[in-house]
Amino acid sequence: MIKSGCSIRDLASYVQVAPSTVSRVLNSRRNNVRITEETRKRILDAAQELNYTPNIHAKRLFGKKTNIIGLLVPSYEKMRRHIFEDNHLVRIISGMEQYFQECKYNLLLLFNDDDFIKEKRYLKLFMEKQIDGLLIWGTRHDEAWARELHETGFPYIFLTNTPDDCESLNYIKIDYRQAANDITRLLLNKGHRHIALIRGKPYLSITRDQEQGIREALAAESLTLDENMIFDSKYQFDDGYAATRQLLAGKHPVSAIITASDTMAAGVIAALDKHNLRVPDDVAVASLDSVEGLNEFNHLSPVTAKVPDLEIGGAASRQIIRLIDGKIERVQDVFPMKMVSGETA
Amino acid sequence: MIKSGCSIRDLASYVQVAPSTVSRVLNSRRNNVRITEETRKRILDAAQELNYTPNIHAKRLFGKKTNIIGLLVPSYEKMRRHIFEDNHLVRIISGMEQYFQECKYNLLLLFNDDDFIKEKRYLKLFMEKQIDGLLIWGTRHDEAWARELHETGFPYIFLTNTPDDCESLNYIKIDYRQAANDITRLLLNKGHRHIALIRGKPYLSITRDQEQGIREALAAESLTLDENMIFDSKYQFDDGYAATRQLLAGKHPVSAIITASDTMAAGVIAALDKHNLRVPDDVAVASLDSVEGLNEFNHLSPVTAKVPDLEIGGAASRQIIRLIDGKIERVQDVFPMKMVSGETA
DNA sequence: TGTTTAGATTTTACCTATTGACTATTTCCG
DNA sequence: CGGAAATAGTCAATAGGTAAAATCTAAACA
Repeated sequence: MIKSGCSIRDLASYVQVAPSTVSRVLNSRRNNVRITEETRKRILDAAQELNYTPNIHAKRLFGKKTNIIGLLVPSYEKMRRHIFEDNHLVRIISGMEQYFQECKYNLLLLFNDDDFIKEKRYLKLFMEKQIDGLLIWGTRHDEAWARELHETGFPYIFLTNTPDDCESLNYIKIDYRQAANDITRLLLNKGHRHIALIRGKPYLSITRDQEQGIREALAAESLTLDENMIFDSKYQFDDGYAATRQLLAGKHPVSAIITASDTMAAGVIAALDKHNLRVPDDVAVASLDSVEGLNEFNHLSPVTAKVPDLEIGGAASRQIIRLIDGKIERVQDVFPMKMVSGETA
Repeated sequence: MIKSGCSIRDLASYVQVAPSTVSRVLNSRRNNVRITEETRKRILDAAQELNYTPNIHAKRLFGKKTNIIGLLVPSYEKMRRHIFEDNHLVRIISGMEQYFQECKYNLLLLFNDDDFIKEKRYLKLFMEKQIDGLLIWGTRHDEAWARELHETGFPYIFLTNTPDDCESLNYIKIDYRQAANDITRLLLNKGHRHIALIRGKPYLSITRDQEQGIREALAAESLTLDENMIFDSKYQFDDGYAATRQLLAGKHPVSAIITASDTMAAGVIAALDKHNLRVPDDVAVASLDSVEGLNEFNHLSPVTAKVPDLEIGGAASRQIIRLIDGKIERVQDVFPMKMVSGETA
């Protein structure tokens, strides 16, 4: 059993100085405060020797920062319905890791079940000064809550998806409209004219953005999206599978299928396979929302737009700390997606 | 800007009692301490009214628990090489979520870069009383470190993979040997006699356990594993792809391929596809380490052993808290994997 | 030599909640 | 009616740090 360090007073009496002197040696930057080089050295040496570790709670009690950032993610119940997002989450966290390590910040995972918002637990975390800032990812948030959070003055950033009206809020998001547009143009350039869409949940702004991007690209070629070839989904394999079988059973010709997730793209491919159709020769498959670094589907689908998760995580870590330090007061970043034309296999 | 609560003194003077009385009302269990029902009510009401939130750091300064559990995971550099594990991580965390929520515990993510162990930062966390316990997942740990951690007396549990010699350590692990054995027996029952193995990193105990399970199953039928049909890998798509092409180019007949990860199974399937071989009719494909809940591969591969991530997460959350509370002093759980015979499509 | 003054450190107050020891009041019982 | 016991609550010490103000020392100056 390792003994649990000593207090600043123990250290001080060991070196025969006042506790405050120790505190100043250990905390003030070099030239801010005047201390003889000799005293400084004696204290630092003794700190080493006695294995002194300042009690972090005492520090925080004095109103210091906690150096902890909260990351609010959907609770399992919601997560389960968005399994395709899991890899995004780990990637985003990976993107944050480096900078947080450098700045000695830690990440506290918070699960956004309904109670979190109802009971205003985020406010509690804030008031208890448990975290210095809040990053919000993948949760569905009503505007009222966003507004309330905003008005607390507490540093926060919405990541990837935002409440609908987010003009004055802090966010880092992705240009889904542009990505969908790019993907569609790419398919059009390859000669595809019969394009089906298996979209995500229609109430999400992401879904609307994507659809808009597709329609704009089609409109540029004087084409429109055939309403019979639009399917709703819950991002799951089976949704892609079922929609594709329905498509193939119908009378409309299909040359390309755009899906809202990789998981669905796999379902589409499985269904095409059942019909002995080859990808991408017979039917092209595209995913609007791929996880970077996962390359299974590169070998199968021609076009994917990858979410720049690492960059988003990196930006999030840097920006939240700048918010906390008061160096900026608004974060509104938009990242482009990464296009991959997938013909690597 | 919401005002940041009031102190116990503010509340006390508002109700005209001593701060200690407030503390007693708010903390002591009912019959432990004697306070008139009337005073109690006045204090509780005022606490509501003034929105009193006790300063958590002051509490902790007094030696209370932090109600924070550290979860040590590989840092990105290592993670990138084990991308297939990402979904495991999220699932494990999901499994922890519910119980931690119930017990009001939070999860602090810690990244195990080399410095973490070298600088003994875990010890610092412990001594600074920042976390009450430590869960360790997916990191490569030498025995010396494990032993040192163990001797601090600090509550910890190794999850899924453990140091080689872990007799006296705390762990929750998976019976990979049995799972590999089951999978092999299943393939044998289906008549497969020419089984190839694309295994993981040979220095991991997991890999050895899996191989042992396979060999035992084969031995029961008086068969052996053909050394020419064993391949090493880094769990990636390309490893599965390359190994399969090599297999098919060789002279040995192959009727089933066992891989160490789903990602590789996908690579195997892609390679088989190139050779116009169908799964599972022409060649069966099995994965020794699947992510539960991801069902893309169910439609493609006949047999998978799924890691019971949710259960492991759940057990981890329950056991670490029991360790912390001193209700138990050793955790050595072994979970069976879940066999899925995959013929669902 | 007496007075400033800069430099180095200490003193003291404070941050907020907890808890063991203590006081004051009331009740009970012989 | 006096003393013991129960009741209701307060006081003061404590936890481990920080920082403003105070003090002490020695060099610098007139």
